Amino acid sequence: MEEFLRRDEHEKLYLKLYEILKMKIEKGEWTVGIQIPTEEQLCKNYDVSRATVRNAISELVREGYLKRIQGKGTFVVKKVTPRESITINLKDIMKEHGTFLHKSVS
Amino acid sequence: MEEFLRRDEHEKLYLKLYEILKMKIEKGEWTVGIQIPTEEQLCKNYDVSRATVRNAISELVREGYLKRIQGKGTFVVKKVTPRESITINLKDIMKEHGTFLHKSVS
Amino acid sequence: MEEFLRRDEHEKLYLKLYEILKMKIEKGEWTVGIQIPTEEQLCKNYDVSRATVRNAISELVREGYLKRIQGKGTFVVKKVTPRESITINLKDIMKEHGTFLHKSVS
Amino acid sequence: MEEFLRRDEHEKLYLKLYEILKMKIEKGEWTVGIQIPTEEQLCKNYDVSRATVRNAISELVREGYLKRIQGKGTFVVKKVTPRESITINLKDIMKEHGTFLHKSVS
DNA sequence: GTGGTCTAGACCACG
DNA sequence: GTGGTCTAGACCACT
Repeated sequence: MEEFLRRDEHEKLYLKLYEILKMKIEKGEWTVGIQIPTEEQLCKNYDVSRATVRNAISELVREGYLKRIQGKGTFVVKKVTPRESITINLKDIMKEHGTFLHKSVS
Repeated sequence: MEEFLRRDEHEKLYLKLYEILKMKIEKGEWTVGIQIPTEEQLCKNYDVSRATVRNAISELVREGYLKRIQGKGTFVVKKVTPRESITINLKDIMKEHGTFLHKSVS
Repeated sequence: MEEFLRRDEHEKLYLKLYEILKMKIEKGEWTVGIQIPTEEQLCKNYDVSRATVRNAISELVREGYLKRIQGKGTFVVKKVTPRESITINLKDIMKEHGTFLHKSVS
Repeated sequence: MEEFLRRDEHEKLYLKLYEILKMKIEKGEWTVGIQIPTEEQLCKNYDVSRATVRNAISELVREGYLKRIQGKGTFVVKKVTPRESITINLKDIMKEHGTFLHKSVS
C-alpha cells in the first residue's frame, strides 16, 4: 500500500522490492535491531507473492543486512551505508544476474 | 491436437497460428475474460515451438485482444469483430508494424 | 464463523475443536476424499491459534480419519462411524495415548 | 523413477534430493563438464515440484559443484571428492539450517 | 526448449 | 503467528 511496484518496466519485481527495502535501511527508517514487517505483510503492502518477497529478502540476508529467525521474524542486523549503496551493489547483482539495471537513483 | 499447422506453404508459421487463435476469438469460442490454453499447451496442440506460440500471442497482445499476466496466464480482453477479418487485418498490421512483418502472406 | 468455542470450561480447547471436526465427518458434512478447510481458515472460523488447530487435526490424523499432504491440504480418508462416538472415543484415545491427553474431559 | 525419495522421515525433501545429486557427482556418474537432466526432468524422476528441485540444485551451485546457464542447462563444474563429502558438508548445512541430518553414508 | 521469475496457497517447524 | 518448505502451474528471458 505504502509504496508502488510498477510491473511495466522489464525489471525483476523482486529486485525492485530489494531496492525499496534496502533504501529503508539506508534512510534509517529501519534501524539495526528492529523487526521488519512480516513476509505476509510485505506481500500485502506491495501486492506481490510471498516468493517474490522471500527472493528480495534473501538477497539482503545474503549481503548481511537482514537476518531471519524462524518463528520470530526478520531483523535488521547491519546498516546500509549510503556510499556502499545502490550503485556499488549493482555490481554484485550484475555479477549474479547479468546486466539489467539501467537505473539511476540520484 | 485439434488443429493442424502445415509447414509447407511459404507462410510464417506463427502467422498461421495467429490466424487460428484470432479466429477462435472472432467465432466466440474464446470469449472476453476467459483464460486461453497455456503456451505449453498450445505448443503441444499445434506441434510448434515455444517461440512460434509466443510470437503469435504477442501479435494478439499488441493488437489488444489478449493480455498476459506472469504467473497466471493469458486472457482474452477484447472481442475480434468479424468485419476486421484476417486478410484485412494483416494489412493493417503491416501498415502499423512494417518492420515486424518482414513481408509475405501470399 | 460458524461455530463457537468457549474457553470457559476446564476442557482443552483443541479437544473441543477435535470433537467438532470429528462430528463433521461423522455427520457426513465432510465425506471421504474431500479437502477440509485450511489450518489458516480453521483458525479464523473458530478464533483459535494455529497450535490448537494443528493439535486437533493431529489427533484425527493419528486416528486415521484425516491425512495431511504438505503443499496441498488436509483430506478426509476414513469415515467416523456413529457408534464409535465422541465420549467413547476419548476413552480410547486416553488408553492409547495416556501421555498425550493429560487428563480432563469432565 | 530411478531413485526413491521417501517422504516419511522428518527430513527436508530438497536436502534428500541434494544428497542424491551430490552422490551422482561423487560417484562419477556425472562428471565435470556434462549437462545434468533438466529441472523438469528431475521433477518427474523424483516426483517433486520444481521449487524443490531448484532448492536442491541451488545448494550445489552455492557450493560450486553445479553451474546454471539460462537457456542452456545445468552443468557439473567441480568434482565432489569423497572426503569432502557428506559428513563435512553437513557442517555447512547445519550452519545454515540447524541440525536435522542424523545421517551416515559409509 | 532451457533455466528464471512469478502467482497462489497449502502444511511444517519453531517461538 | 513467524519464517521454512512444498505443491502446481503460469509466463519470461535466453539460446
